[in-house]
Amino acid sequence: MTTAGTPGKAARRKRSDARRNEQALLDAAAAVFVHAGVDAPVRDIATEAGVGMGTIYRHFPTRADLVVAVYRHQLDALAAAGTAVPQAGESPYDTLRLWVARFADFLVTKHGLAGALHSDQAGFESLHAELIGRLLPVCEQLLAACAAAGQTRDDIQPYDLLRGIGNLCVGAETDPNYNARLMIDLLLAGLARDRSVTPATSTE
Amino acid sequence: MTTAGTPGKAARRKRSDARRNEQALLDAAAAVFVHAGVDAPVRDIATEAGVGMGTIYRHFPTRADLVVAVYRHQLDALAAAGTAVPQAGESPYDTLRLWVARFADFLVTKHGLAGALHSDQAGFESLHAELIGRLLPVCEQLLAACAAAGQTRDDIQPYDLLRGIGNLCVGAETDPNYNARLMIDLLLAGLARDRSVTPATSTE
Amino acid sequence: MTTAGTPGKAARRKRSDARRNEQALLDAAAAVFVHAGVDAPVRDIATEAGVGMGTIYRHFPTRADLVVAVYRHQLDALAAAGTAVPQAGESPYDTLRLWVARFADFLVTKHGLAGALHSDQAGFESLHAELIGRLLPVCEQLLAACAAAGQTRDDIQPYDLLRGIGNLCVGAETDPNYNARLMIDLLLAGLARDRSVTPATSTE
Amino acid sequence: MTTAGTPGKAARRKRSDARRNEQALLDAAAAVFVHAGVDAPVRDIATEAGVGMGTIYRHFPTRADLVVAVYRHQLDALAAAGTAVPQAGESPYDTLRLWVARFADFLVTKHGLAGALHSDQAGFESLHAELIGRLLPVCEQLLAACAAAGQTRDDIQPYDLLRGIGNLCVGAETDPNYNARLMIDLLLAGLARDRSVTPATSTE
DNA sequence: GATGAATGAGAATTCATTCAT
DNA sequence: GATGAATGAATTCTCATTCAT
Repeated sequence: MTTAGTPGKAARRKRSDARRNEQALLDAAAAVFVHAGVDAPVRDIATEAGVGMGTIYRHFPTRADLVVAVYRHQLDALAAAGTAVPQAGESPYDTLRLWVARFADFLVTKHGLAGALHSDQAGFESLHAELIGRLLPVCEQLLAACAAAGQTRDDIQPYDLLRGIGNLCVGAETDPNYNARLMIDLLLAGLARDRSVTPATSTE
Repeated sequence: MTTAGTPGKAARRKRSDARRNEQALLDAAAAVFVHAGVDAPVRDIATEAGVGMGTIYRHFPTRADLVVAVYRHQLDALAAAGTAVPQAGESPYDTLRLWVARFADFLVTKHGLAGALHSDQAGFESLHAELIGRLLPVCEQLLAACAAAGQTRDDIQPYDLLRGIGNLCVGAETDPNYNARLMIDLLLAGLARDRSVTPATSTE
Repeated sequence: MTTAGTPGKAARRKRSDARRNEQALLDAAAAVFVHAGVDAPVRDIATEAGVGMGTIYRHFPTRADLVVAVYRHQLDALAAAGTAVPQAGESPYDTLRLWVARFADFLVTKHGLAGALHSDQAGFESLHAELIGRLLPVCEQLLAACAAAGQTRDDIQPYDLLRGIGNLCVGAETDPNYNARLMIDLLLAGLARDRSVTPATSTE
Repeated sequence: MTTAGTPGKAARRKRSDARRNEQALLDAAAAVFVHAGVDAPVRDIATEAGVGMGTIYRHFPTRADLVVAVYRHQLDALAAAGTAVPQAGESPYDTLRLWVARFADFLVTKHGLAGALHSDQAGFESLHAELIGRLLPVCEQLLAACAAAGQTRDDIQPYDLLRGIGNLCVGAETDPNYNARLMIDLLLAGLARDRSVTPATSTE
């Protein structure tokens, strides 16, 4: 299947081919992750993408690389959302709440991501690191603003908050009896200095 | 450990041997669970206990049986603690807080238990069920008392609370940067109707 | 449970105890063989008999010993039946047919016996040998009488016949679509020198 | 066996490699089946073929798939032989006899096939089904022709005959004292309506 | 003698990862 | 670069058999 006769054209096309392939891979992986979780068999992903397994390994040497890549776009969007200029009349606490809700949405809709993130299975550290690296600064900034405005306690580490929220999302999609968002509301309410700032919580 | 000096009791020895072995198994399993999580290879547990693999299967036909057995004592104690008569001058909310702290201690000291509990891996349902079956009534009662005393919101499901607390414990032992107990404090604070009831939180 | 105080009585009783035990074992094994075939787990037989597994091994060092023992009585009866004085007016061929029918009954009613007999699984040789040792002389005699009377071919080895009949019984109990006795009829009809001797065959 | 001299065909090589491997697997399986029966350990077959165990599972997801594959060619040939136009001057009974002889050859040369076929071990149903599915129609047709020509009894089920013949082959290869073909002759002779049609039987 | 707990070899099966083509 | 066949370690589970009590 190697078109050995036209090396010039083939060489130039390779670049875009590879890129297209990579995107197909990401899409396929995302799709499989939904059904089978982030630790789905590599072969399944390859099959879904219609490529060989070797191709996956070429593009993503470790599974974590793939997972990270799959979610990088959304991670970027999430980070951007946290640093955007808040709506007029939005308090820092409101902003924090809104961002946390987005964060929770992100985790909950990725079947098994929250779990994988917090498992100590080898290969997920870099995923964890990536996620923290991207989101911690955002969380920190939002939290600092709240504290500066006197709306929240000022003795909470952003990392704790991020991880706590993340943890609360574990099983949110799987267990129909568990209302993760309500628990997040509780956590955020507990974070507030003044009870009056917390709105009526969603009871789903 | 062989009590070679008392041959007279030989007749009753076999039974006790088996029992001792079972205990050794439980201890070994607990130990291995710390290193490798509750889904450690059966063989590792057998090796740690110094017995053959068949012995494990004899005592605990399924892995869940083993895990449940490992933690049943502590589960019993936990359930009992929640129904004990509170100290004089202890408010319902105080009682809830104390019990939750014990619950958290239980989960946190059992490496991987919290994670396994919330994974959807086959074979852990019964563990999950056992834990819920034992603790949910307790949690429900404590929560009802708090709500009746007007100290907490009355629209929170005991299951959500139990699961939320459980989730917050995930990774508490592994990740030195994560202060699960502080997050639990936040959650409980958010649960309180009146900020004044919440004591100064432990900062670990 | 050892009645250490009365050694004299115990010693005398042992003999009959052991014998009774052996019979219980045989009965239990026979019962289990019906459900689970002759290669049922040893433990199942022990449980059925209400004894420990060690007891089985004491009485029957190999599984074949047990199987042989289980069927020895019936084997004896079968051998005896073949050498009994025939009914008045019964031709040698009739006698052969009747005996073969008994033989088939024996095999067919012992779930899996026919199969085990002809498998080359280690441990069944002695069973095979026992069966052949007991039945071959009988078969030989019956066959010789037939041949002498000119009712059957005289070039057939008793062993072939015995084994052929045995083989035809494989699966007779399991497979409802297979009519082993009809095939045996065919085989015996083929053995006859004169078609007129063969009666109308049973179509079950 | 590496055709190192023809690099030009390298592009098409992979496919053929796999095919060659599959053939090696079939050969190896056939060889192992001879020694150890069709339920030989998977690993043994892999070792014999000089491949990893995974390779077997790739090609043949279940053991039955492998067994069926091993014998499909011969099964096909057998089925074809039964439906071929008979030689001139060959009576229907002759044709049946010839085909049965081929069938017996097939079973006898595949050590353990006959046994496995008639065992009720799980996983052999599909093998049994395959064989019956292929051969029953052929047998039925041959038998009907014989009956129509008045050469054989017309009250025999093809399935009984097929199974009976198959059973008679059990152990034919293993037991040097057992002359399965002679017993088959007897069975077929018994099937015949008229003794005169049966030729002098082979005494091996 | 009896017991049944313990043993551990053996078999099946799954997948991450490599590498010849 | 892509492919997917091959690999084989890892894991689970089952019993026949032994042996301390």
